[in-house]
Amino acid sequence: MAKKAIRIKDIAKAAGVSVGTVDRVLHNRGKVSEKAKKKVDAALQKNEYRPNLIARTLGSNKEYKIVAILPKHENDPYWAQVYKGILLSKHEWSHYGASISTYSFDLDRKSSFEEVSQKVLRSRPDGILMAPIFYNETLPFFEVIHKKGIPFALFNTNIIESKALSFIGQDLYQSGRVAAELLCIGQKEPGTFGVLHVDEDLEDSVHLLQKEKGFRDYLKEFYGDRSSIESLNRTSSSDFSFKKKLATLLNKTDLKGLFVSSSKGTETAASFLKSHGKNGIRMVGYDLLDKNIEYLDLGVIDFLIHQKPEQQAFEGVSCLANHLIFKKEVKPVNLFPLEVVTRQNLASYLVDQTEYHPNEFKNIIN
Amino acid sequence: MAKKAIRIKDIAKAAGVSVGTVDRVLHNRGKVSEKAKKKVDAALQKNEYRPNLIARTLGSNKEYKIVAILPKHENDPYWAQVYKGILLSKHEWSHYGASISTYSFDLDRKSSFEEVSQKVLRSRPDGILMAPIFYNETLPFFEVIHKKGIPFALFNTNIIESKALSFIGQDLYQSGRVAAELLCIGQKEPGTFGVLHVDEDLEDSVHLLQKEKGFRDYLKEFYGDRSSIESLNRTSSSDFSFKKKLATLLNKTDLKGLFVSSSKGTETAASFLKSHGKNGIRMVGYDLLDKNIEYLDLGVIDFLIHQKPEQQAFEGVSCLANHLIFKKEVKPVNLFPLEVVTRQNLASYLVDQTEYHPNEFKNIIN
DNA sequence: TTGAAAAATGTGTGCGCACACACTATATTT
DNA sequence: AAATATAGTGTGTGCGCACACATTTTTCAA
Repeated sequence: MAKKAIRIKDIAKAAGVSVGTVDRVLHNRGKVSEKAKKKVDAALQKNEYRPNLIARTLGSNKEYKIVAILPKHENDPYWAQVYKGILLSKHEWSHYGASISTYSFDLDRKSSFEEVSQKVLRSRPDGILMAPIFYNETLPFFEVIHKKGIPFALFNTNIIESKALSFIGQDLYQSGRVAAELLCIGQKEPGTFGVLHVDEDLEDSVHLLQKEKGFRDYLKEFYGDRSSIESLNRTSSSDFSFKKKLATLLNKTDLKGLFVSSSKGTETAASFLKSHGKNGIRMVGYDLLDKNIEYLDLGVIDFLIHQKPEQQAFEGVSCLANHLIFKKEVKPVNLFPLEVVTRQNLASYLVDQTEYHPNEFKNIIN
Repeated sequence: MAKKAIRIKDIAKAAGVSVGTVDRVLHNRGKVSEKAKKKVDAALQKNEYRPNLIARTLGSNKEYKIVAILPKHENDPYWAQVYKGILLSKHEWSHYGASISTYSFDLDRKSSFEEVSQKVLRSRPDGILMAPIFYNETLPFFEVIHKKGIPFALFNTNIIESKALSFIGQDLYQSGRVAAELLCIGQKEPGTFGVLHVDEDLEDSVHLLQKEKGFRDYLKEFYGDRSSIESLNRTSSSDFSFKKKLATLLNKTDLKGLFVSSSKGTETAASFLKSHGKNGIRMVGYDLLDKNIEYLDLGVIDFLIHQKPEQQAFEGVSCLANHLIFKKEVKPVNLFPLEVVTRQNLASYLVDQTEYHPNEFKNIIN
């Protein structure tokens, strides 16, 4: 009935050799004669051999050290979610030959990233997962680990020239387009739109610029040149000129909507709007942070684009683990859908999030 | 460094018994003295024993027969997606002791469901996955398999009184609310809204009624009694009165939006709208069927709520497999998020869909 | 108090694989 | 031709667990 799965033993019999030879062919290690290799390859082909990954991990009990490099997650709800994903994956993979450890750096101090990266190198990891927040600072680090042959995966932000094993995240340009689309629904008349970047060093933050680009492009397509866009950038929490500009923007009568480019910024902007009694303005932000959920419920925020930080981190670890342990070929790019959260579908996301269970076999080709 | 995972052997040593006794306690089979059980339980607790699921599947090489009961997927894009999920899961689990076979019935002929269910029983399955389309017809079947002790999982539609092992799907009431919300965005003035049910036997279709209920409730909350809702139900493709009523509805000047309750209906309604040149009316439908995607792109459809039929089916099989093979406790209800698809985030969903890779460890408690 | 039945516990094997090791056939050197 | 190197091959063990089976201990009736 259900044909049994083909084992190495079956291949050996079919090829008229021993399991040892098949093993050598499969992992091309040791010496194998041309003749034997051909026979084995033929048998593998013919029987469509697919290794039993479960038995594979049992057999070899290597320990792979995976390291995740993140911004500090204390007092930071976004990176706390990321960290939660890391913890989950730690739990998940602990049995199966992967140990995951986290190294944190300080978002305010670029030098701390370099310190941490040195520490990581000294720990001799087998794989590295990281969010390349500081574009300029991470590039040389990529060089080093690439030379050392340590596979690494990126999430959150993609850096194409990094030679990473895999990127896990979203299409940020398209994310900006989605934001613009959401602000335009049912608003045929053009007007002014605001883009807010909060507490980020814009020059070093490719990801935010990509979002803004997508946002602008969509508006242009939708309204032509008839709408104006004001981009504000808060450099620090004590940036008074930002506050003033924002207040001016909010008083414009033709203000159609606001787009905040980051999850933390969303919270900041929403609290500002609320305290200024400006609940009528449509607003799009990022992520299901507690505060953001609150403002969404209150009607201050209208849409949240869900970046799934927790899942990204989890997939990142899984990607490395699959590569190292199962020797699976992984997808070079793993794009998450751009999920739109509203007041009405919010609850369905929260259920899913708390009971989130990860996917061992994602990020794999075939 | 990384503390090794606790094995049964370790527990046995800690409790001062043999692995056999620990095994008996773990699976409560065979006889174990009170004293021994207490010692083992204490050791399990203290060492936080977690079985190595991988080794577990290797050890016992039982074959579990899982059966999926579905409407025929030929010439039906929705059920074709479901079937794709089944195939994926088949591939995924084939190595690990589960064989999945599909039995199809005819959506137009309720008696064919009963025929198929008889066939299924005769095949003596270890687990059953099904979409309870015909409410009244499935109830007695649930009775039978429940008595026989065959675990079964539902997807697509939940029937709470069914005593199913698990339900995989969405909150359909909330789904209707999301649809209404999407139609209301930026439309402060009340008007007329249409609800379209296409080609379904409404009396037997709890799922569609739940959606309509949610839809109506939201509109009431949003507009009070100032908006009117017209619910149309097409009973067959040759239902002319439906066409006439729909045409009348579309000509109403205060028509604000249309909500189609099923994925296939979405396609039908969209094609009707297009051929009548009514592109300006906001419309919400279901699922990423090829035709629906086309109409979304064209601007005829504005939003699709993604029911993830493929993933639902896959999770359904995984749920049963986890229950049978790994003896894991599975979640009684596994609600998917109500994902909103627009023109701008559509692409990000299509990527994810084609490369969809399933989650072995979802649907599990802890 | 003996002995069979029942209860409780221990032991051994195999799952499919990786990997170390032992072994054989052939080639190369002396 | 013997000694040695080396290419090529086969065998055996263990991973953590389930499960069948063997063994010991206890119970209780005759």
